Amino acid sequence: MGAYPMGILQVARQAQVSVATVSRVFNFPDRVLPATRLRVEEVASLLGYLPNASARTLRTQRSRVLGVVLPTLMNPVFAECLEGIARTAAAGGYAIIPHTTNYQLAQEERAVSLLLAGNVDGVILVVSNPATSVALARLCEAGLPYVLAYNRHADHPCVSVQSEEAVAALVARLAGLGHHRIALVTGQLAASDRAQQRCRGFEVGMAAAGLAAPAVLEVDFVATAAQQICDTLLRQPAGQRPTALVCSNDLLALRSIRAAHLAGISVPGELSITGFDGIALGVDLTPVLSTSTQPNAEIGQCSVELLVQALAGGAVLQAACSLTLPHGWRTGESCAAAPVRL
Amino acid sequence: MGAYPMGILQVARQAQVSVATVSRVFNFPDRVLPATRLRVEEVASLLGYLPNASARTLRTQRSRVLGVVLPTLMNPVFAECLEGIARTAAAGGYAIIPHTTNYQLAQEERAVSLLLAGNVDGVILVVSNPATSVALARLCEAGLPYVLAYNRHADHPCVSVQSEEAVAALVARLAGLGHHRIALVTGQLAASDRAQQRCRGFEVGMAAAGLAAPAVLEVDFVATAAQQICDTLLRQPAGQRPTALVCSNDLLALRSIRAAHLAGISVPGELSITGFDGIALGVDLTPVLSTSTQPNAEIGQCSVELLVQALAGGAVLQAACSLTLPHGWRTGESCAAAPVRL
DNA sequence: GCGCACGATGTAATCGATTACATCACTGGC
DNA sequence: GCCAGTGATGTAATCGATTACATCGTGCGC
Repeated sequence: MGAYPMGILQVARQAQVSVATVSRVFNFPDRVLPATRLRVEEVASLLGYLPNASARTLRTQRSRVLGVVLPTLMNPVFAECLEGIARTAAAGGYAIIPHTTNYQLAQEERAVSLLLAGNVDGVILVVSNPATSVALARLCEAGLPYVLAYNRHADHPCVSVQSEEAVAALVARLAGLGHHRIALVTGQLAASDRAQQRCRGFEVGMAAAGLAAPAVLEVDFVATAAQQICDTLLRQPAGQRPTALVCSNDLLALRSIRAAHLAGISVPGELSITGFDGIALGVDLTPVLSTSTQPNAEIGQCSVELLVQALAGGAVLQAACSLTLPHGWRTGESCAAAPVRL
Repeated sequence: MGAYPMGILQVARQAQVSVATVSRVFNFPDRVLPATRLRVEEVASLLGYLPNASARTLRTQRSRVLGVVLPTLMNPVFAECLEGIARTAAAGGYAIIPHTTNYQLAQEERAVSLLLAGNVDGVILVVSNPATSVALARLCEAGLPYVLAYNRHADHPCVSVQSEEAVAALVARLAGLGHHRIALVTGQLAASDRAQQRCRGFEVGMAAAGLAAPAVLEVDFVATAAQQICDTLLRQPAGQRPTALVCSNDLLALRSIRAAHLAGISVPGELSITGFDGIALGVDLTPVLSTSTQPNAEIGQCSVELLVQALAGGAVLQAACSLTLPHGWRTGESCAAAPVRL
């Protein structure tokens, strides 16, 4: 298998045909006589020949590679999404090149630059905010097909869930359980359109339930949120502190549960806690996380499918192609009826 | 920026130099007159010129892309590792192409095939078992540089921790806490060399502590392990069931905690539970996971560094290049002294 | 003042595929 | 029997970079 100078030419020679025929065997098998095809295929597999991807890409101007830009893999939401992307891309004959941005705009731009220079056929990205993202603008300008995942914006093709509605519904559910004092725990609002949408959903939900001006706690995303939550929300007498926490994502919900534990407050007995994202791990926890679920892997899958379709069909991806996937609700153990004694 | 036919030729024309000079400006800036260089750089950035990666790869036979093969991103261990790989690769000017195998041998092979055909410069992989992996054999045969991550094998370059020793130490720690009846909870032993090493570490540790023939519970990896653990280990009277569970990984530890909860057994009061992996999430949980930690991101980082060094230096990667990173211990809340009443 | 070395730049071959176009052999219709 | 049409295959241009080698001045030593 010492494939020293292994190219289409070697196969052609060995099989006594021209390079064109070898190429056709691989690309249009039905345009070559069955006998010839068999001979070529035999020689090819014998020599361990694999068409050189770069040469093919150079000639055809299609790399069959998709770029992926997402904040981090330390949050299972994006790991799950990438898993979906990877699976679907592989099934469709595409490879992927992922870049993580760690929620930093500069890295978003860098990632897009690298992908632009890397001959990818299309890009799937999660940006901080589509309305202001420079990286996204560069991508548009370059004319490369792309799909936003999780982000929602009227002018771009997106695959996402209606976070706003989902959170509003979640608040209604809590209100239905008798909760009146409900607080929102969120990451930095400026850093993400998702956080903003979920916050809006919270406000809408609270207003609809006729509840008091909602408390919003914006925590540092990276730092130890648990302590902040504990200090700010839970160090109040039982009659004043919230009876339910709406957390903007599952990671924050975990930390909130921890905060409650540190404060000696029982979950869900004295305090209900809900998450958002539906990470798979949530069902293995104790208490099982009560959360508004998104189909994370499916979001990745649909993003790839959209992109691949567009690439195959030559159609341009527009905002009209956007997909809104259904969100769900996981009845866990971190959420219960409000304590009877106010 | 309508870069319709954007190539080195356009830049050369516009800057009134030859293509060779443009190429040199990008590859050997000091071999061209500063004045010329400036002019070319200006034109290039004005035209938004980016050298075509495929053409470069075709000519130089180096793609600056690394392949990555790992079981799944649904397990945070590998997500964290991939994060480390992605970060380090990007810093070193490399892109990565990840493939997930879902622990299936056929997919391992498929992934390697795809990477082989995809012109990657090297591969980082986590295989089920280096001793028997067909995928690994194909890779060796092809002569492509590679590094195994997590796996340990005398004949291959690996980046890993001494799992066996780590688990043995962990058992010693439990014994020191007064535990006598200790059981191992593991995934399918046949499916992974890591599981086997950890199991061996368990046996060694138990023997060293002079404890009874150890109970080993091998659970289905995918299915709901919690129920199995509950049924098998915890449905025994308090005087007979284990007082400590050594779980082969953190995900199993989570499920064991859940199992204990389902069985009405308190952790760590009646039952201590330890994990293995040190996933970042562990510290946000309640109880904080007591676990033997591996530097997951660093394992990824070192794998990339090893590979990149070898690629740069032209040196061949041998088993002798293997790196053993230090494991650690996280004192969490899921592990405590054995209950006094036997 | 001559020639040589050296540094900057240009010319053209090359990497390994795809594919438009040319060629060739056959078939069938008239 | 001839010619058009068809299908299999070959020839050679092409994608966009890198780079060995050629060229052209310039400055320096003697």
